[in-house]
Amino acid sequence: MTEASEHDGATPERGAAVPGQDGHGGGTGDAGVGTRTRSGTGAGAGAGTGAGDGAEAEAGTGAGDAGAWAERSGAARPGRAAAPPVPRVRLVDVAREAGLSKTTVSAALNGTGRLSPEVREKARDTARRMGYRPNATARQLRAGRARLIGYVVGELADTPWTFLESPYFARLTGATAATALARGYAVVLLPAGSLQSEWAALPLDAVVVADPVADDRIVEDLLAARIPVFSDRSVEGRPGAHWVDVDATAVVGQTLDHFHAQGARRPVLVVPDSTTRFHREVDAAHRAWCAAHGLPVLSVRAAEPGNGPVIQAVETALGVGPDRPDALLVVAEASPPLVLDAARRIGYDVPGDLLLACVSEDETAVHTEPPVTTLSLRPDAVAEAGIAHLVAVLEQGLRETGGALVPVRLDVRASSVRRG
Amino acid sequence: MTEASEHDGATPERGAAVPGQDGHGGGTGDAGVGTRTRSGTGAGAGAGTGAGDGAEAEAGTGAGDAGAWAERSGAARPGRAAAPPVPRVRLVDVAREAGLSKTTVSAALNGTGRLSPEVREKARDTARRMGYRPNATARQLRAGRARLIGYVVGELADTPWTFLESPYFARLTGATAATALARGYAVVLLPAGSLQSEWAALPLDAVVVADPVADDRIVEDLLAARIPVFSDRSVEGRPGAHWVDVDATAVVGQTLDHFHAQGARRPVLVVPDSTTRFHREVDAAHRAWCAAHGLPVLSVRAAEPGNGPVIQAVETALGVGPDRPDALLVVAEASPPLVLDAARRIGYDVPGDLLLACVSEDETAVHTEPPVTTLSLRPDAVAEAGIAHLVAVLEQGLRETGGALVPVRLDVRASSVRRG
DNA sequence: ATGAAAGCGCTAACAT
DNA sequence: ATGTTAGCGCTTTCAT
Repeated sequence: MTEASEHDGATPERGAAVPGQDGHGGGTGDAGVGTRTRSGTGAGAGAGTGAGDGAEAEAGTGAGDAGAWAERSGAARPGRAAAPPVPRVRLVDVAREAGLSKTTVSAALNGTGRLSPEVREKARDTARRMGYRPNATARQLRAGRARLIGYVVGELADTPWTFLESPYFARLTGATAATALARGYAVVLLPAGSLQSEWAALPLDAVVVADPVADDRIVEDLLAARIPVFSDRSVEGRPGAHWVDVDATAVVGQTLDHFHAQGARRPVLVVPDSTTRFHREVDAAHRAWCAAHGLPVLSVRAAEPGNGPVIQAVETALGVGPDRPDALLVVAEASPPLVLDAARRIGYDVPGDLLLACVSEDETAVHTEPPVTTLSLRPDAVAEAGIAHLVAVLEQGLRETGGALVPVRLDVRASSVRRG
Repeated sequence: MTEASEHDGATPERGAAVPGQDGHGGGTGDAGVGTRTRSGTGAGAGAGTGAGDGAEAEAGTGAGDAGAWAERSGAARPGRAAAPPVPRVRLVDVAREAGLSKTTVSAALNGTGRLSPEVREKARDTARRMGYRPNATARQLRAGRARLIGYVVGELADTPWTFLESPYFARLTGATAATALARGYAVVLLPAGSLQSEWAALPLDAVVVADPVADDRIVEDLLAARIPVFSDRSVEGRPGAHWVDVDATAVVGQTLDHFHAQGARRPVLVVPDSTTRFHREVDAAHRAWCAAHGLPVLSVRAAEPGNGPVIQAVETALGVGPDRPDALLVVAEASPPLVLDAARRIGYDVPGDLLLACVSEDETAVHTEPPVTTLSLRPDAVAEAGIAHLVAVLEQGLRETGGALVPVRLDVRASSVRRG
């Protein structure tokens, strides 16, 4: 079967899509063009080529307007609401129009092969004039991968999209998408606790699983489907799974050391009741730190990560017993201004009789009075390290599942510095 | 070329991927299998089929474990770090293994065609046992579309990913992804102010453009590429562009009416200096409302949408002249607790001598003392209406570009209710 | 009821 | 230097 006859039978309309035809006569009769091409195959091809040559000079006027033909074509069919959508221009259409082969045009457009400058230019020009855009799916099929990565968080599976409302995940999500895109990968958003059915139809090269919870099946499902997984340290050792993580022990250590240096002897910890590795490690690190310093283990668990439950836990933490705490570390995404207000309502002066620090990426912390000390988990760094690793695995065939620990950053502000 | 010979030359390794082989002997010599299949073509195919039949009984134990073979296969090659990745199981592999044709297996798996129950079951069972997963890209190519939609916001193009940190966009993004996914479309995140180069390689069926700014090229570029655009009302009338929007006039009207009913006569507006349709309309509606009520037009523009600039604008707004305002409407994504604190620092009692309302999706508003009145722009409703429209356009070929106006919702809380 | 073959649009060996 | 051809993996007429 020749290229020319590909248009017969299966897709008789295609001839009408040849750009030169609309560009040629302008108002010479849209219906006439359609009729002509529908009847004679060879004639359609011939007319298209001829018209294209004529239109070439005209197209020279606007260099960058790849959409010129498309717009013209659309404008030529104003009232036709029920008309079938114009078929897209394919490589073969450009090739025929330019009087070249698919190979040549492909090489010209991709900058591959050895072509004479004139031919390359002719191919490119024709493609531009016709508004040709390569079919991404066909390229992907050919390439064997889609350069698409999934992004899913483990926490908050009962409210599958609220993770975006947490400053930490918002940042992590953005940074992941940004870094990936810079490497040529697009990110698709999946709901927390995604099921097979939600990603099975997607050509995912890999999936990033942020903070998986202890009992979710996501990681296993993905690995069973032989999709590389990039997650936190909890996946360490699983074949096909890779990790990057923050140093949870350092989170606790750095902050409590800082409190201690300021004279605090009764620091209290507020942490959500979560089964992510991070929260479990924070808890363990806290106990260890207190034991090592001979201080009481004061902590309150928030029922959930939201502002409401965390503020409530803060109130509980600050109200305990006759011996009130003298420092508060909130390891949960709560709004710093709200935490500060809560402490005040209970009667604390910050930092007078309570040092305050929050693990948070929320920029409101710098706008309170006093500004609130925060500990950043460096979502941008996590994303960068993760995507770098991902690219290495996908493109250099890296097999090692070793991961990386990203250091956290303590931003000391007035809320945790004893005055005087 | 027969099906059997497809494995020759091009992909000599494939024979080794037949599941039965790994399941068969366990430690009988992994290298031997590789060598065997690499040398003899006919032998490889034959061995694979035979081994598969043997493994069939074994696989009957676990019904739902689609990944059983995959895991077994991986476990069988523990030390081989440099081994080429195991090729994926294709439809033809399943067909050969089951002794059926591609057609039959495809029909069996998709529930199409008329097949005998036994054959259908056999095909399905074999596919499951082999861990077959259809190649999404091939399906997309066949189907002519990828069920993939892009999502990009217009605002904040200088910091292309911070939009996720705004509660409104976080919600809109999540709701868009959720609604789309429920309809079978996945959402890819694009940076604010995306260029052609960032989405050109993606098989996007459509793109959602949230709040385009006046001068950005995104919408034009997409339309020129004949990609359907779903955006706000600012794209009204453009062929190929569809819209859903919030009623910006109602935002101002409802809130100022509410203030007015509470006795406020000097309401002041804080709005960011942005060229989105929403902000421009808010500004216009404000002037109109003030004129209609014979009240002075008090407003302050924040340089940018962030917390810092908006709080600064609030301070300016509340400090103006000898006649202090008696109500404040913040139409910008600022943290309600911060706005409240700012008002207090300047010396206002809320709601005693200042009524306060914020256009915000930030849930911290309910946790302040007093809770802050908010006006929700209903991102969930916007997303739902938008995606519903998108699906209608993409799947029912809807051509009308008419859009929909989503009503806003005023949540009156103590911050805007005069006491007594 | 089942299978053979065409072809979605593209790229890359392999001619010429 | 340019063209011909064979697939990527799947679904779908159309025969049988």
